[in-house]
Amino acid sequence: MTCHDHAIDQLRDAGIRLTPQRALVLDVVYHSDGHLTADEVYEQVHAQSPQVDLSTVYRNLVFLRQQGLIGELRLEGQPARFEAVRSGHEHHHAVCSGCGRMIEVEHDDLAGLEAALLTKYGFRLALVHLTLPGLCHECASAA
Amino acid sequence: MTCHDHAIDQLRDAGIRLTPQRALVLDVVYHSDGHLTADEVYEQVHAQSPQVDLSTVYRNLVFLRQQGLIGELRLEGQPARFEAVRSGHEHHHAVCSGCGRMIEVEHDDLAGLEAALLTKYGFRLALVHLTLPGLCHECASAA
DNA sequence: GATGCAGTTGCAAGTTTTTGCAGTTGCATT
DNA sequence: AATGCAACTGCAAAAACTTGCAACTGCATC
Repeated sequence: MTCHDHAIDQLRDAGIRLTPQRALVLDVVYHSDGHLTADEVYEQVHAQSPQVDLSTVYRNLVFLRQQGLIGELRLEGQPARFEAVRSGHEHHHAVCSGCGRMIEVEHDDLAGLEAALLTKYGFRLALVHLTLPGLCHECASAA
Repeated sequence: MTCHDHAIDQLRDAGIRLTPQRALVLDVVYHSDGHLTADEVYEQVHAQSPQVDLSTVYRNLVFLRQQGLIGELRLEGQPARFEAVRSGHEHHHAVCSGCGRMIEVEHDDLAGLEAALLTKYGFRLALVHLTLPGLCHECASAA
C-alpha cells in the first residue's frame, strides 16, 4: 500500500495502461518531497531498473502532467522540475526574481481568475501548476 | 520613427546597451503580428544580417523578456513563441487543450490574483505573459 | 575624438527535450 | 489461457535551447 495508489486507480479508471516504467516514474516523483529534474528522476529510475530509457522518463513525465498527476515547475535558467500533485494540497509557486525564494500559493487564490475566465470567455481553466514571477516582500522593499 | 521606439527609449533609460543585433531582434518581433518561434526570429534576422548567430538571438529573446518588452508563449508540443508587449494591450492567453484555440485574456482579469498575492504573501507579481491551459466553451460542452 | 571597460557577440561545444520507427506488451475480449 | 491491437518502449538521431570563452564594441567619461 503506497501513497500513490490513489493516482494509480485514477489512471486505471481512465483506461490507461500502467507499464512498469510508468509506475516507476510515478513512484519516484511521489516518494520525493523535493522538486526533481527529469535527469534526477531518470537516475533514480535507472538505479532500480537500468534498462529504462531517458526518453521514456520524459514521455511519462509529460503524460503524467497531462493527466494532472504531477506538476511542472519552470525556473529561470534551470531545467524543468516535477513534483507530485497531492490532493488537498494543490498549490502553485510564486518565485522571487531577486533572491530566488519560492512561496507556495494556495490554489484557492486563483478562484477569482477561474470565475472571470468562465463568465467572460466561457473558458474552463484546467490548470495543474503555475509558476509566477515577481518580487518577495524583502526584495521589493530593497529595490 | 518605428513603432518600437518607445521600447528602445525604455532600454536606454535603463542604461542598457543597444547593439545592432539586439535592435534587430526587437525589430523583428515588433514588426510581426504573429507569434514567432526563436528559429523564425533567427531566420528574419539572418536575412538582414547574416553573421548574427542563433545563440545571440536566443540570448536577446531571454533578455528582452526579462526587460518586459516581449512575452513568451509556451504551447504544448511546440517550441516557445515570442510576441511584442504593446503598452495598452497587455494580455495573456488561454489555450484550449481540446481544439487548440487561443483566447486573449485581459491583464485586468488578474487583478484579483495580484491583490491576493500582495496582501496574503507580500509578493509583488511581476508578470509579463501567462499561458493558461483549459477547455473552451465548445470543447467543454462536447466533453 | 580618444580611452576604458563592462556588457555583448560569434563560435563551438554542451545540455535538455523531443521524435521516428520497429519491436514489445498491457489488458480487454474471447 | 490464447488472441488482437493500440498503447508503449528502447534506441538512435534530431531539435530546441544554453554556455564558456576569447575577441569585440557601445557608450560614458575625459
